[in-house]
Amino acid sequence: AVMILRSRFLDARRRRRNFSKQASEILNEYFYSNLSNPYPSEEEKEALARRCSITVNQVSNWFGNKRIRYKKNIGKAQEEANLYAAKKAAAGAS
Amino acid sequence: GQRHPLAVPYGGTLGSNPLESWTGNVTVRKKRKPYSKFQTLELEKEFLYNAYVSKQKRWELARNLNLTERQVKIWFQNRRMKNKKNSQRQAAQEAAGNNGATT
DNA sequence: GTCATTTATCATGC
DNA sequence: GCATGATAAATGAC
Repeated sequence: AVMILRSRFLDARRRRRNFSKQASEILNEYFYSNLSNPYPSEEEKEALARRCSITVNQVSNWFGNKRIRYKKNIGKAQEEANLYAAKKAAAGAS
Repeated sequence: GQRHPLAVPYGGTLGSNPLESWTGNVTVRKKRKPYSKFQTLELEKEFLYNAYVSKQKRWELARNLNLTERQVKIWFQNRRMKNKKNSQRQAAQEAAGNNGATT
């Protein structure tokens, strides 16, 4: 019983909710636009956090997860990279 | 100044893309191994007593919990960071609660 | 010492 | 069933 209660309390903090589609779009746009150095400064993190309506910590978590998971997928599909590369090219071509 | 390891000594082309040199991680890192319930509980008890552990206490903990002194040291460092983050989180929630209120 | 990270693991969403 | 966000060990810069 004690175990269950304790884990429930920890789960409450750890409970995960997906970010909005719009927020993910903003974060991915920054990430793939800065593939050579996907390390936003503290100020950039705060700006991204405001635009995405999330906390700075969540921005840091997102980039941490994104970098490691992108690295592990190098050589694989990486459709997402091409998608945002094309989007960026289209935005600059017009 | 940058504090993350971007300037790691590596001359090869691991990611095959020089534009993404940050993907090159050469450092051999010990695999993360979660501590047991007993180990965590004992460390938490000592942390409750004080957030900074003496060298003597560190040695005892390491011996009793079958950890290295380095692991005990790092555990307390991470635990202090966790404490700070939780405090900041609480402060932010309180600030969000009484926003717009005129002092 | 702090602290931004890397990495594996955890817990959840769908 | 994996994708995804958050947390737990471990490293390195300063």
